[in-house]
Amino acid sequence: MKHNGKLALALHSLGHLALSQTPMTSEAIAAQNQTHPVVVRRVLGRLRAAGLLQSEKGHAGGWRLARPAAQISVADVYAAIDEPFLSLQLPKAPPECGIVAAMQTLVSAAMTEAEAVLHSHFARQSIADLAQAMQGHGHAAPEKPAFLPGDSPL
Amino acid sequence: MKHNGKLALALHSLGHLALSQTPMTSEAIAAQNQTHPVVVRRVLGRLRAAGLLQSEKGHAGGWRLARPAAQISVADVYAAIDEPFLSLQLPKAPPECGIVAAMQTLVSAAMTEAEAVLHSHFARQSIADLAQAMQGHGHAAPEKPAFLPGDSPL
DNA sequence: GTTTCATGTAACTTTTATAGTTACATGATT
DNA sequence: AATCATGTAACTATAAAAGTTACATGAAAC
Repeated sequence: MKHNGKLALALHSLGHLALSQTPMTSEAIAAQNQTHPVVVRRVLGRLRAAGLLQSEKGHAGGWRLARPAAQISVADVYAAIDEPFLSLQLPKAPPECGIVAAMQTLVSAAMTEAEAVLHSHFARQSIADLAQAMQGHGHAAPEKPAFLPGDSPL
Repeated sequence: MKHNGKLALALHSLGHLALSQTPMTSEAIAAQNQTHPVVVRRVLGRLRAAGLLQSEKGHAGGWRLARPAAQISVADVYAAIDEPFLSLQLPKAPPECGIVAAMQTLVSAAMTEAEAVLHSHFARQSIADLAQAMQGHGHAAPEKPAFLPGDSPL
């Protein structure tokens, strides 16, 4: 599967922007993410379109949060990226076949619910939470409790 | 995102195999799925390795279920395919950064739980359930099937 | 035993999605 | 005006999935 790094890039950038007093340039952000400034502009451009970020040209320009980090949830970012991250393909065989139709129903329902689970996880964490993980001690902060831990069979 | 059609191919094939009295060839299955016989062998080969299917060479050879369709769950098939269907990429940025570490924790937990939801959906449906969807209404009753003249009563 | 049928698999090609890059326009600050 | 930074289109590169070719293996039919 061809992986998709847009969410990771977006969250990492937002986390650093939350900690920065001044705007950050695409070039600085690209360096932190080991990628290219144009890629940064493409991804952050979606967040700007969603009202999460603002950008300025010229001297002292760059990117900054459009509202406080505590008021930007990871789910907001996930929605702003607006890409399907689940790669289960629905069949190309003719849906007149009852098997195909039944499969479509099943897979669609499962994917919808899986997306809902992702969303509910992401809705509980804000960019401020991610940024705090860096200021705290420089390492991973546990996720906010949302579900009972340890009951995932996968 | 690069879509992945292996699960759809596998489920559709198994559904028809559940209804067939005789083995089906890769060529016949490929025609039903509008794909190539070698692709069918690649995908069904994984199901054989997982003990869900058996294959025979030569005349009257082909594929058949290794056990009754009611005893093969969609989750069994999903597990046999054994591919990651969630394309959220964990960051390539150095994990010494606390933001990256926190993000990894969050995304991993969310993906794990999303996978669990898929699994629980798929565990509730068997291949027999899918096949029933065809016999119930759906499509042409067990008349002469499309793939071979004469002796293949599906 | 040879022909035919079908799977098994490696190797290659094609397709497509993501990421990376180049080039240039636009606007803001100095 | 010069510089800095974003905005975007167009192109290239990489990687994953599917499609295809080629050939080996084994089983049944003749």
